[in-house]
Amino acid sequence: MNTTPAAIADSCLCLAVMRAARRTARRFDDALRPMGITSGQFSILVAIAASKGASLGEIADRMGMDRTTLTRNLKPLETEGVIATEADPDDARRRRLVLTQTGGALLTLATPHWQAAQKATEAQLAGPAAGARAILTEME
Amino acid sequence: MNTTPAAIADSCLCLAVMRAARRTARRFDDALRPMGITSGQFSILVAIAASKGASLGEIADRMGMDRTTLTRNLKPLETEGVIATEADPDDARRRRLVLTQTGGALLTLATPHWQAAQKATEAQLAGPAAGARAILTEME
DNA sequence: GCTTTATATGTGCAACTACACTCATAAGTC
DNA sequence: GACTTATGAGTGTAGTTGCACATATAAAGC
Repeated sequence: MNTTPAAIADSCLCLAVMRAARRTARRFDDALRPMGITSGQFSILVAIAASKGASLGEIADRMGMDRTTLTRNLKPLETEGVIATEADPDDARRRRLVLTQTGGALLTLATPHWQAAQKATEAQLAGPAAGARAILTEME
Repeated sequence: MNTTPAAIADSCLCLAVMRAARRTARRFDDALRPMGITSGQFSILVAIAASKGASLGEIADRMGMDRTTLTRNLKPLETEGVIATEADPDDARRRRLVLTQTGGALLTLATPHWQAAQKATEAQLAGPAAGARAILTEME
């Protein structure tokens, strides 16, 4: 394996995925800015809506995010009333996350903005976007 | 296009790339921890080494990173003497970034650690890693 | 040359990120 | 049931990220 700086810069998967992530996040942030939420907040809303009643740790895991990071990201969303937490009747340690009615409405309103960014990103991928997702999903 | 929350969670390229980026960064961070640098710092050293004399803005662009983020990330590296800035004789606005001798030595020592993380990440990709890189490179 | 515009960079601020540590509850062992 | 271990979550702290704004230099228009 060639380990000259130039070869590393060209081949490093960490740098490649970080660069792609930063650029993609900016695009989705721009698209969602009119709704007053970031791409990260939108992802949280989607993750919660897609898996009703999942615990904080499960959502964090699904997002590949540190659990404590999610804890803090939830705070403003909870304050604004778009998400809420429920006690788990079977396990007092768990916090089950749910979308409020307001949160559901916000998600519905934000979806077209997401869709625009999603389509733009897909359009830029030469191969099928499904292939890109498959690869990204493998990178865990 | 299906825009139910579950469908969005499954198809969203932003969420997918963010998740992959967080997980990959953690792996490279772990690998480089013995060297006392993060994956981001390693990437900066590589980018500077691979393009000698490039300006701050050029390096930031190459990394898909906000220019101001790079400015701040450079500060500790400069304090520790692994990178330095030179004046550009042709343009007084530009800061040309260079690796110091110490920085070059650090990069050499860190490279095997990077290589281990790189190989582990490549091994986990079912398809050829080159395909993953190509897709990530397209996501800009 | 002087004004206007463009470029390269730095700073204020606010939010995101995660490691180390702590606390509370559940599960397992005897 | 008491003790040990495992699990789910929150907080302290420190670093990362980037938008809005400000500054300095260069280039362009006249």
